Amino acid sequence: MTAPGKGIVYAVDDDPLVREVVAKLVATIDVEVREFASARAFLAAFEPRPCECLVCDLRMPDIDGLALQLQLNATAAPPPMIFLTGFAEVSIAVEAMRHGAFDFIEKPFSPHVLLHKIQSALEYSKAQFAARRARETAEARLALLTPKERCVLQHVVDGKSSREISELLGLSIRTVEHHRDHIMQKLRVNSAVELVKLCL
Amino acid sequence: MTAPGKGIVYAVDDDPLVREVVAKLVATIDVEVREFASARAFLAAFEPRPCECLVCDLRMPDIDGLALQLQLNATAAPPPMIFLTGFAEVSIAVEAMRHGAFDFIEKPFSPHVLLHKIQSALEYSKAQFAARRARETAEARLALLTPKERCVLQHVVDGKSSREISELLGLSIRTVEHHRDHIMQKLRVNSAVELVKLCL
DNA sequence: GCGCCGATGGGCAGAACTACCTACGGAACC
DNA sequence: GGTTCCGTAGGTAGTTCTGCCCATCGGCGC
Repeated sequence: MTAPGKGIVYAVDDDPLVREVVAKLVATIDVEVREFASARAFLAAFEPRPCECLVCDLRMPDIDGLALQLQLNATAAPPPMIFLTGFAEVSIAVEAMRHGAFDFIEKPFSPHVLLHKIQSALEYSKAQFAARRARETAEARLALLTPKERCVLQHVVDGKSSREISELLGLSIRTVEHHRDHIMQKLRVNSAVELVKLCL
Repeated sequence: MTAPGKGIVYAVDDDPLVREVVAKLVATIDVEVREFASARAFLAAFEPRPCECLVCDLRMPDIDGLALQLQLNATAAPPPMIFLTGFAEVSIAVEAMRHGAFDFIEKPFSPHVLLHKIQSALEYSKAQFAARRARETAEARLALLTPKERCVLQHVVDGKSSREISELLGLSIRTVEHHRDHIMQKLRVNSAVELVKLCL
């Protein structure tokens, strides 16, 4: 098992020399490193964690960096990716950036620069993880609501009063207030203000 | 004068041929185009509008595309920028993307692709303009608040009740309620919920 | 000094919200 | 047929918010 707060760097590259350089570099800080010779091998082993990042070659046989990025983006918790590239191709870089690449670094790279980018990426990963977990609990609560409750909630978040909502939906004020009660209980909040914050 | 809803494309390139190609392309849609032979000339003429974008060469004498981007980013309303580049340099592209470049297009480019990107950029510009104006009016209202009112507002947005705020600040409930009144009048809102939405 | 404004405090009335309780009809499920 | 859930609706009580009135005090500018 990995220590709770410890970060992990995944070094994905078909070139063992590059992996080794990355591994030795990461070993200088208190962060674990795991090497993978292919995107496929990495995907088989990958599971989301609070503090992790990829250092990944853009050009690889079979699944390349861009394809790996797309596959990871389709998962619930894509980790930040730092791409290594020896081939200066603007269109690929722009494409990867558009798909949320954390950073790019051209080979040959400065160890100091890469280390700095890794640390930023791990910080980012932690923040993302926390944000994602908050969003997930919020969505789990939201899923408990019935359609009618969701409808009332929408109007509440829009800033409408119970009276206005009752008129809009053709209900009695009492009914709207009941829905509000249930919403607040299910969402575990104590006021309309907290409701709004939960719903962004 | 320019018609209200009409977009403007600024073609900034030291090569007159490129400018002409862009101009002819843009002329096929209902969008005005203005040509500039240098970033300096463009900067002298530029003023923010609701629906505009730049098509700009990355490599130019004097002020290059990246420097122009930085100067525009320092203004209140930077327009979306589409960079033209004949030199495939990853680091520059990544840098420009990081600074919010709207898109990149490699020379030689397909007219159809550029036109599509221009239209996206103009849409984006419109949305940005609307968002910016909303933010500006919100900030103008917020500026009317006294320090104490801002403090109370912060707690209200945090979801605290008047009673809780009065205890936290060592004030009477009445005073807190007065502050709330003034805040809502100055911000022209009718409920705490709208207050929260105004403050993000 | 005088006037204005911000911060503080209070009163009061009405609206709105929150938190409990009850109830009934319909649909879905076992 | 009984149970459970949802939507509907009402009651009551207490709290909170909103709006409009008032006053005092201290600072700042004219």
